[in-house]
Amino acid sequence: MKLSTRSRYGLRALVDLAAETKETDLSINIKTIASRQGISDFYLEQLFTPLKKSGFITSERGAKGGYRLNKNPEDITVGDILRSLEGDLSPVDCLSDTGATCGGSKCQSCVTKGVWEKLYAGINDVVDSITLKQLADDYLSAKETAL
Amino acid sequence: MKLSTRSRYGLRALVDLAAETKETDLSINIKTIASRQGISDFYLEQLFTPLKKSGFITSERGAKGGYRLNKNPEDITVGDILRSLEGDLSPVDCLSDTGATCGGSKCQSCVTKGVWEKLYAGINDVVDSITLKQLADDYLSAKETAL
DNA sequence: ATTAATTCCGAGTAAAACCGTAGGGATTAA
DNA sequence: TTAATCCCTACGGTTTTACTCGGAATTAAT
Repeated sequence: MKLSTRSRYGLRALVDLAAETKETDLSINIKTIASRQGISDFYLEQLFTPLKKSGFITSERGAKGGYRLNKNPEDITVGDILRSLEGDLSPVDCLSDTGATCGGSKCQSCVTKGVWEKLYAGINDVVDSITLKQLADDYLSAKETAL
Repeated sequence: MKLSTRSRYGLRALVDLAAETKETDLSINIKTIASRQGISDFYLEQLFTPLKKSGFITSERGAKGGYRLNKNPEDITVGDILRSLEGDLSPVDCLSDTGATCGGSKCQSCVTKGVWEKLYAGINDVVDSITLKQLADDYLSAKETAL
């Protein structure tokens, strides 16, 4: 029941990106974000692929290239980001969009299914209630008070 | 972000045990539950060890032995069961009782920590709001209407 | 006393997932 | 032309998962 490092690193990287480009709207390259966040740039590069595909960021290639946000940070929720990086947040496969079943023919009438549905809904409620803007603002104000 | 089969199988097995012994208070052996739930009895045996250690069930050895609930099903929550089988339900290690950190010295001031705390609380809220009794009753009434 | 049924305990194992590393091509600014 | 950067694919090591197995201990029934 753990989130992967993809999710943890990816979210932190996007908060960084949103905060650092709040005014400027310049591109930031992978290495800068990775070193600031203390994570591998090779790895972070991988994580940005799905985030770009999902439309949360755009990129510019070549020297002086980099990434920037492609939406307003108030229009991106933590849930959006986690689902892009992690796949859907269902705690069991039989609820997933893929339509996988538990295997048993009794899957539809399984008593525990209701539990997983409630849990799934609870998870989504939390992560969809927090926007990237909120986190970026927290990040900036924490940085300020640290001075 | 998936629960293990330990949790899924274990919960189903306990619902079965609670429902089938609702009146009788007799012991039921592993093989009976396993075959009724369509899971491996060797595996289920393993899952009952932590559940026994947590005090949710007791056992009697030898011929005619088996397991029975050790508490009222209304006093056991889904959360209790999942935590016994899965360990704590924190979505990230840095919140766990073990006190592990993300590694970085900035762990305490990490902006995303608030997200994980809210998510952790949301998960626990859901699973602690459902008791084994509720599920056992559902199980029995579903069985009835199937006739 | 013997047998059969059961829990109990520890080991082992195959497959999958996770976490990261690496190399080389394409693109662009300077 | 060069250096910086994104882009894409593949690979390797470690860890976790999901079982399987064998045998000892315990008990009821015969």
